[in-house]
Amino acid sequence: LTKRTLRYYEEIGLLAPPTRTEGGYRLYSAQDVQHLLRIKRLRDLLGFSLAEIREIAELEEYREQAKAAWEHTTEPQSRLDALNSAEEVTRRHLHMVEEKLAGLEEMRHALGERLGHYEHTRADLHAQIASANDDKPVH
Amino acid sequence: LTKRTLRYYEEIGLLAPPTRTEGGYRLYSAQDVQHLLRIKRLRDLLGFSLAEIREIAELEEYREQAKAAWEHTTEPQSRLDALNSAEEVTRRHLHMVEEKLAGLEEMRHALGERLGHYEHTRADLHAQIASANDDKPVH
DNA sequence: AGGACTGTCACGAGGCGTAAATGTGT
DNA sequence: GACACATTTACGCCTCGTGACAGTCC
Repeated sequence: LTKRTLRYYEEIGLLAPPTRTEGGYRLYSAQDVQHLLRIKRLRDLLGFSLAEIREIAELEEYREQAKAAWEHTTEPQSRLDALNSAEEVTRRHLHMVEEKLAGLEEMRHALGERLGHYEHTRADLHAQIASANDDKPVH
Repeated sequence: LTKRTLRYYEEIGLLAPPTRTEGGYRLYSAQDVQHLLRIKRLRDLLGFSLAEIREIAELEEYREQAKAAWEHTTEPQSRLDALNSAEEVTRRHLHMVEEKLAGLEEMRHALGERLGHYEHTRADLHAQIASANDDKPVH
C-alpha cells in the first residue's frame, strides 16, 4: 500500500483520519495500522470492494457504540439490549463470510474430486506400464 | 449479467465468441453458459479481476490441451505426461482457492468466538435479571 | 539545502451503462 | 409495415487508484 493509497482511503472515508503532528503530518496509531491490515485482507483475500468494506466498517462502528453503551450502564436490561445490538452485527458479518465460504468450499470440493480422479487414473497407467515392462523385462 | 456484459467479456477475450445465426445473432451453447457461470463465480465469490480470471481461463485451456493430448494417444507414458500437466493446473487452482478459504475460515472462527462470548454474557445477564426479580416478585 | 510531507488537480485503466443507428425475424 | 428483438459504434460514468504540481515542515 502506497502513501498515496492511504490518503485515498482516508479521502473516501474508509480509513479514519489519523492524528497529526503540529506541522500537519499524519501520525498513524497502531489502531490505524490494524484497521488498514483488516481492509487489505478484506480487499485482497475476500475480494470485497471498497464500498463493501466501508459498509462493514460502519457496522463495526455501530458495534463499538453498542459496546460503549454497555460500558456506560450496569443495569442488566440495558446491557442486554446493547449486547443484542452487537450480536446482530456480528451475525451479519458471519453470514457474509459463510456465504463466500460455501462457494469456495464447493470449488474446493470440485477440484479435489478432479485430483482424486487423476490419482485413480494414474494408478491405472502405472499398472499398464508395469505390465508392459513384464512383457519385455530387463536383461 | 446483462447482454452488455456478455459482449464486453467477449470483447476482452474472456468469453469465446459464440456461434451465430445466419442473421448474425449470437447463439450461446450450454458450454458457453457454463463458462459464464464459472466466470461469475470467480468474480463474485473470489473477487478476482477479469484479467486474473482470464489467466485462470488460459490455464484451463492448457488443461484442455492436455486432455486432448490424452485422447490423442493410447501410449501409457504419453498419457501419464498429459495427466501430469492437467494435474499441475488443477493443483494450482486448488491452492488459490485454499488460500482464500484459510483467510475466510479464520474470520469465521473469530466471529464464532465472539458470538460464543456473547452467549455466555447473555446467560449471566439473564441470571442477574432473574435474581433481581426474586427480590421483588410478582403479586 | 534537501528530502519527505502536504493538499489539489488531473489523468488513467477496469468494468460496465446507455443511447443512436441499423439490421433481423414473424 | 409494425413490432420486438438483435447488432455495432460510441460516448459516459463510477471505482480504484497513480502521477504531477507547488507549497510546507524539519
